Amino acid sequence: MTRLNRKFYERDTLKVARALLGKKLVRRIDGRELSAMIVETEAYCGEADTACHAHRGKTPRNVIMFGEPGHAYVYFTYGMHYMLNLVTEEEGNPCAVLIRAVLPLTGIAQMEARRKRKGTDLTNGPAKLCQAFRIDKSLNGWDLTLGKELWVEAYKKIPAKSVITAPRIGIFYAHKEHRDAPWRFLLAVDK
DNA sequence: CTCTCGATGTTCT
DNA sequence: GAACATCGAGAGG
Repeated sequence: MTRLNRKFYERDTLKVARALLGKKLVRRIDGRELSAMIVETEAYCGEADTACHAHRGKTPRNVIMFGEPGHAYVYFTYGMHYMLNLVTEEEGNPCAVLIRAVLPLTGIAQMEARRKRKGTDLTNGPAKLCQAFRIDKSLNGWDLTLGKELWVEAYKKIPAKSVITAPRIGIFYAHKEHRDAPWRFLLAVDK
């Protein structure tokens, strides 16, 4: 297992979002391991990006994004959902990559139990995967380079032609230039 | 299959 | 008060 180190995250956010496709997200709960391959991400690029939580400056909620890269930024929205982001770029530059969808690899029975669902609806959305992996506010700020509780490691190498780009989802409030920016990355899996 | 709508709590105006 | 990087149930075609 080659866990991703701090240098992997301390790069251009779009590059990190692209590079995360095909990587393995791993969660350890009470000694048991859940894992899944990352198949969809979105880049949120700092204070100049009107879709990014940090674009209006530092607040108690988004302070993690201003910190060291390689940490998890977990936040709560819509009154019932958590979202998982990975902080990128150098400290002080508030950028992150949202994990939108993953493909379950191991620990599927536990995910089904937690989601109370089976099949494709398990982890194909940002709030769904957080529920399946039991990711909540307690993991906000977690250091992903420790290799405990939650981390990301190398898994599959993805050829450039398997990567699809598209505009980001659910950010109608952002300026047009940011709304339309192709900063969403998907893996063409479709067997 | 598509579309609409309610849930629910934290943050920001 | 309003908005929110969403989800799932239910209605209709």
